[in-house]
Amino acid sequence: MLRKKIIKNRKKLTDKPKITIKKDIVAPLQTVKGMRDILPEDWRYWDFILERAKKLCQAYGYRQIETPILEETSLFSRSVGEATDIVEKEMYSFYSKSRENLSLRPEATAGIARAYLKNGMANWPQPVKLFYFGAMFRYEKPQAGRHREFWQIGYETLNDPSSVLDAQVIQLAFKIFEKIGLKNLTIQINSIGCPECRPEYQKLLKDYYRNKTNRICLNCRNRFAKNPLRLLDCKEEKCIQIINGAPQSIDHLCSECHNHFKEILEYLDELELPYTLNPFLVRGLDYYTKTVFEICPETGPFAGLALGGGGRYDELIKILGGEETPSLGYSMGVERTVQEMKNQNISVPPLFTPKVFLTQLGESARKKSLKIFQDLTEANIKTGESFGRGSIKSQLKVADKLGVKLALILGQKEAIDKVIIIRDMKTGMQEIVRLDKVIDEIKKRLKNI
RNA sequence: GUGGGCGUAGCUCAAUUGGUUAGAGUCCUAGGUUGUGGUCCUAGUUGUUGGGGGUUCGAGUCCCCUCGCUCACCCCA
Repeated sequence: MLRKKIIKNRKKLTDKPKITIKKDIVAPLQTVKGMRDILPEDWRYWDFILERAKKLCQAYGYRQIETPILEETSLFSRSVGEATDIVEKEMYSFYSKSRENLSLRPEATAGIARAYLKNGMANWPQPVKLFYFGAMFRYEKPQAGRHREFWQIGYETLNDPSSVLDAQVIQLAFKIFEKIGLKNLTIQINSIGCPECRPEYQKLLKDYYRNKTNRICLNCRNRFAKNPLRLLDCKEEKCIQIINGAPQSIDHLCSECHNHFKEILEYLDELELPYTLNPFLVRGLDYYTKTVFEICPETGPFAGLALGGGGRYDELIKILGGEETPSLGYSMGVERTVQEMKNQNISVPPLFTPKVFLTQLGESARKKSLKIFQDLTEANIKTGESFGRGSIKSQLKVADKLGVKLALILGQKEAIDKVIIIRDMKTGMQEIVRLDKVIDEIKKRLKNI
């Protein structure tokens, strides 16, 4: 039955070389909601960003790591926090065939913290500095700058409590955007304290809200009970008024957190980085302590939307069962950064721009052209081709579209005589050269153009 | 999860407001005498009008459901 089908399909293919999609044969052509193809045109941007980010990360001492996309669900619920939106409603969780409770990673830090413990990185020279690039998954409603599969570039500095590293992490984050060419960015920063001082502050906050619960939104009433820090994040008119009068975490830090934060700001001043103190920045991941920060455009369609964010998580590795390992990290959204580049009209070069195009006519010429193409490529000459085409006309058309400087023409006659025609695409001048001299000749000409 | 806008060819859009066989530009492919690109000319391919149901003699057009896209909220990168 199946075989018959295959033969039938094959027959169809030979009858009709044109590619058409029969909707009744090929089932789903749509991507899953919130997922999308990243096409070559966009990859120009991705490559541009990746290349620069990677170089900078390496220059700042970070080494690349890739952790699994799938982890045990409990890793995320324990580290990101049971009561966070991410864990509560945004994870792609399911049971495997052997009844393991697994989740697609909604963020990268938890996996890296796990990797730190699993691979005994505590025995490496400290701090351990790692960077990554990969897809994250969150089951959210897609909108501008937000997809269910989204890519992040990020880095983590594990096991160092010094404030100078907080500043360096921010410095690098800003530097990456700068190197990509983005302008008008600002850093929002806050400190949300540590287990020493935060409970006290939370108590103050709750005391402040206690007689106001009837004046806040439904969401906030929930937050009041479950996650009081997030009260500060609300954007509802009536809640904002209350937030403005609320006690602020930076006024109630313990002396250690206070000094830590003060030092960071001094470093940032020294670096002349544009930051704004935002006492209402709390971020939705429970593992953060002390420093939290975000980087956003000041103007344009993404004004106020974080292109990247991070902070310190001194307790995380302890929560996962390790020793006290004060750490911090940052991650940036690739899609958002690409979009912001477009918003700011930053153009990027095409990934591949051949300088030379090899055309061939006739069977024996075509046979030789594969080898010639290989020789050209090995000599680092960027070469285009369209071997599937027969006529010289259509091949030169392609050459023209690619914008090459020179076209090489190898016909039957040339193949026999062991020569090739070099055509200057601008002037139309042609010259016949010996095949064994062609590489030198091309190099010479490309230099002169 | 809640609310708004939108789904017609790969892309950008038409279709006299319910009336024959759904068109145009662009893109792509091939040709314009047998071996030479850009401009120009000619020809060709492409659609279950997102899907399903209903009203009607008749639906791309009206109604219902559904899916998707998109924007905002929530939250985050």
